[in-house]
Amino acid sequence: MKLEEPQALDVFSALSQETRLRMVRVLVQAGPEGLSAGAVGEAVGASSSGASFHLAHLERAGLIQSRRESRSIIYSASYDTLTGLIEFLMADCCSGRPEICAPAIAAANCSPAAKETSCAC
Amino acid sequence: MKLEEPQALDVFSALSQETRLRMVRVLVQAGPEGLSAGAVGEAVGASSSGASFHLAHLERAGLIQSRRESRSIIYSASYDTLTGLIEFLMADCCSGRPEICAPAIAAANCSPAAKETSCAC
DNA sequence: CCATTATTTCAATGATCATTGAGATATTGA
DNA sequence: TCAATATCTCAATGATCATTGAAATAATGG
Repeated sequence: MKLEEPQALDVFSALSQETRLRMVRVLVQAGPEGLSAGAVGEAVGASSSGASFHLAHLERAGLIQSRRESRSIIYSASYDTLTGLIEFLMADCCSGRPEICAPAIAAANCSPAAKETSCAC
Repeated sequence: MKLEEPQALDVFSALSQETRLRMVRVLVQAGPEGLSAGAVGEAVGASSSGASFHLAHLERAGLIQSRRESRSIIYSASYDTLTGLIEFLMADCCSGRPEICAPAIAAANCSPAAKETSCAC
């Protein structure tokens, strides 16, 4: 997904708060199945109203999405937005000097386990 | 460079401000040679005191570095920190599900020009 | 339908941060 | 050294934001 400056600012702003940054990382690691609001709140040490406030903030910024499942609301990371954010920040970094940005690409994730699979590491 | 949560928060906070986000992107694109404080300020439309304030903020966060060259102070992007930030945010994203994070890696930059060179796109 | 679980909304409070303009500091060429 | 250029410092102002706890809403199982 292509981000413009205003949305990129919203996303960085959303990520610049301890509770929200933890939430995003927990959801990135949880994968597409996601976690309930309560589970996310507990994982990051937030009150229920605090968790709700920050999850709503992250969803407004486009970093996560929600779906209802019975009594729970399940949140999951929006990988598209994360991808778009990295693209926005590193735009034209390579141009002319690939040796500079190459480490950034390699670092973009890639756990040891992932390197052994189809991950483009 | 490996980032811990407190520094990652500082970095995201620094990037969540219009003038500073523009400054970082200008410096990412400028490459290691960097730009003078005045040139950066002009590129992003900031006053001289405003440019100084925001550049100092970015340097404190570890996103840029400075060196004096005659009358000017030259700022350049700290690619290490940018790499570390992406690593921190996407940590363990791949684990078990490389197909999810692969797009994020591919997106991590890679201009059309870069794809034709040694860039690991 | 009722009690329970899960989550959200709301308003008040305190804390943090960008902006502005004037002045201070640093460096150089003449 | 003097004048000009480049950048930084500082304090005051206004705006934005997280936190808190109580109450409201939603959905389910019995």
